[in-house]
Amino acid sequence: MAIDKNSFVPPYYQLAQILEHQIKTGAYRPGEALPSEAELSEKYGLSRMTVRRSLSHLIRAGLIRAERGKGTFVSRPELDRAVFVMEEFHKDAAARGMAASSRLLEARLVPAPEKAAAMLQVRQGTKVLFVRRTLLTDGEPLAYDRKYLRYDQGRPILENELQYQAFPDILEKHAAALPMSSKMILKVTNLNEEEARALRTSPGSPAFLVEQFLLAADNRPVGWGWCLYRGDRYQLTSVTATI
Amino acid sequence: MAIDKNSFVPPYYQLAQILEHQIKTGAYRPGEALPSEAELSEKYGLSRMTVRRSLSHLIRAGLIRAERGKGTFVSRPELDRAVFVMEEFHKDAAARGMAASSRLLEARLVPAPEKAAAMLQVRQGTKVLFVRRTLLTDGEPLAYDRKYLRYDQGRPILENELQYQAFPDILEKHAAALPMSSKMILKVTNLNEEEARALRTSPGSPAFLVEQFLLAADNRPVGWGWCLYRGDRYQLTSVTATI
DNA sequence: AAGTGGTCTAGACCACGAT
DNA sequence: TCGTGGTCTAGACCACTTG
Repeated sequence: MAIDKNSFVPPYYQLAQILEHQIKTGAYRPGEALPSEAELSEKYGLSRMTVRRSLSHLIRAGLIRAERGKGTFVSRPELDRAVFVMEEFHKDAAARGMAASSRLLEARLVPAPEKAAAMLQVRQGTKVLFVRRTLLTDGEPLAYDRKYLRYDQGRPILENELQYQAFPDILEKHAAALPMSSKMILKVTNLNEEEARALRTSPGSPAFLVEQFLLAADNRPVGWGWCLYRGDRYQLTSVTATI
Repeated sequence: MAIDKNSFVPPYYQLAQILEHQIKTGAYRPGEALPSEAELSEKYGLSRMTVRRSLSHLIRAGLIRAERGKGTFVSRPELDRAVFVMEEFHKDAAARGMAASSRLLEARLVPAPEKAAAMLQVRQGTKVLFVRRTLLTDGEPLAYDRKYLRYDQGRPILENELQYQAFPDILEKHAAALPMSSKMILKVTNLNEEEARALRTSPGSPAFLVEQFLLAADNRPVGWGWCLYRGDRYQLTSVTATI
């Protein structure tokens, strides 16, 4: 196996593929050392920097690990480790070839209830924006989303916006501070009466519960909410690291 | 802000931090272009390769994106996207400061039932290894795991091994083909009577269901199983991309 | 044609581990 | 001391976008 310098595939990527193949077919077994960077450089006629680039890819993919002063070793596959990616709703639906839409159920200023006030770090009773909506794929409810947002007074929200615009765009215009990052917690729950009605399914049926914390650039809380995904219509698939 | 070449923090990382800070504080806003690589190289007294290394980090973290011939631009934060990592059971428990243990309920050769035979691509009735066990943290059941594995005849399994050894080690010794990768599907369900008994909780209570497919190097199926995590004792937290 | 990012090189110095 | 990976440089050529 050699590097084809006339290929459209860059040499660093060719070498990464060669090594990946050799590892996957057992030419190098878990725990074993790969040839040193200098040896690979010599063998494949590439500069050490290019060899290192190939190795970086395999390291990021979790196939190998480098130890300074010792060498580069094949990792043991972590079979019981998995990475799940929850994509943004519209993007996810599009990827599955479904028509995504959302329905606004409620959007109004309310005095912050105790829990929301604590989460948003505002005094209880402070006016905050409360939004309820359902997310639908192919016209059928998939998720039921509820959020509290710190609200910038003086810029009224038009219902139209909430109905038709992407959520981030609305935040950009109306939130007190721009959310820059989001933290989520994934739990599981059984739907109560109200939630089941919103999702047009039966009470007690299992659902994913995604609690979301929206943070501003200074890490102060901007929004807090929770979104329920119907268990019979939603699942996550583990992603495989790619070289 | 400048690079301190005497610092223990390497220059490429210092520059990545500088740029990250500027982006997060709004010096460069979403959609805007960063200075070109040549300009950054000039401004910070670093070679272009080193500047590129800093930028690669920010690209991987999703903060910026590069467009050939055009420039490097600040990305819009993807607030509704999340990445959840399910760690290997023992590692996860250790990270949470809990004592992990597992209890073998059953491990025997059985004629493959229809579903398992299809999943393992063997003829129905072929002898396969069936394993049932519970995973416990601090002595309390957290998960209930059931697996079918293609079995290599002639190497008897000692119950001791299943009880006390890490699962991958057992596979390594006794499976027909070594699993090299794993694919998982994360669902949600309500526990039936048997499952609730195994998890010492009540039937109907919500749980995560993780279906697992173990694959050999040639991508042929080696194992298939499903693991239930008690909803009241397990949740996943989104991870943040780091530079 | 000029500017941008994408790739590659041949060398250098460093920190660390084994001997 | 020697071999290992970790970092950095100053240049080069390329493909692509824009004017």
